[in-house]
Amino acid sequence: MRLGKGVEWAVHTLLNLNMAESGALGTPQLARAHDLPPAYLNKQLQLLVKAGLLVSSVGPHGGFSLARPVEEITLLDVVLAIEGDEPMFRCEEIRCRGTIGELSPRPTGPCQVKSAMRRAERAWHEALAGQKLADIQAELDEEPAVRRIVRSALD
Amino acid sequence: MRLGKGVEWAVHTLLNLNMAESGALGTPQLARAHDLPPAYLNKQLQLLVKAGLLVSSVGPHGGFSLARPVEEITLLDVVLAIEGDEPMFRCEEIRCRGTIGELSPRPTGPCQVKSAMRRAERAWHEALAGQKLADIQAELDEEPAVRRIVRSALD
DNA sequence: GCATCATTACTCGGATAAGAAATGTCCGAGTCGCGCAGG
DNA sequence: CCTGCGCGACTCGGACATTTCTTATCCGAGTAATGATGC
Repeated sequence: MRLGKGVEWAVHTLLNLNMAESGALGTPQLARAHDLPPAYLNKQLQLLVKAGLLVSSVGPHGGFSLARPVEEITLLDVVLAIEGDEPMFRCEEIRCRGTIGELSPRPTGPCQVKSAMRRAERAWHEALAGQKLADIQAELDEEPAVRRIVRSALD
Repeated sequence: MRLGKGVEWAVHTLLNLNMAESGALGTPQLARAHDLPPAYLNKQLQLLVKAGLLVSSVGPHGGFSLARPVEEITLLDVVLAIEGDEPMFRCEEIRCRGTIGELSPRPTGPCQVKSAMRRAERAWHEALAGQKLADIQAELDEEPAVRRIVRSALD
């Protein structure tokens, strides 16, 4: 049960795109910014495009740019874009199989174990949805040099 | 980012052990109860033993039994026992690498992205810790036949 | 000088490998219960 | 009949395959800028 490293890459890259002022940044620059494998980073960014967080443009001077301001992007958006929206607890309904499952009448209502795990998962989602990228950006800005540094490294 | 199926197996098996009244149940019976691969289920149960949720006894009439009542076992205990206690978001400190990392002075304080993800993870843990196995057992008991069925399938 | 066009370099995007982790299987060490022999 | 002992069967526990997923890489299709060319 671990998140792919694409999540970390995506968040930092989105923040970098927010701080940079050039219209669009290509995969090579974004990868060099944090020494990431360019082709694989590109794969993750494509997921962000598919999820509607980024827009991409091809050709020279092409690249990726934010589809909407960081005030409207939550950590949940990023996690779901990268990891997919399948629930992390997969209920295979084992309660309906084996000697117990065969003896039981067809159970009424959903599996209680599944429901309990879903509640916890919902708490996680809500905690993620409650944190926008703008909030993290604000924390970053408490160190005053970051924006300037990022721009000089990217533009 | 998905939990192993061992989590589902563990929760149902712990509940079965709670409902059964025989002193200890072996892997074969517990596996037949839900038609699970016995050897792999055994692997998961060993994790529960290592975490202190189960006690095991060898020899004939041996097997697994609860180490403490279900009122004192939370879903968090089970998840941590099966999945391990490493955090699901692995911060690799990419902010300190690449052109941005080299330009920046050594950053003060922890990574804000990591902190945000940790907050969400804590919410998940708290939601898991707030649900005891006894609570799920109580929901199961609303269908009155379950305990009798489980006993007749296991004992 | 200006518009048109072919070229070119650069981009994304998806198809293709390598590595790691989860899943599944097998066999050995140890132990408890049971049957048997002896007193 | 009672006690002690050897045997056997059953258990857990860890070492060994297989499948799935994550991670990483490569190459092609498409496009926009650019420079040359003709008017």
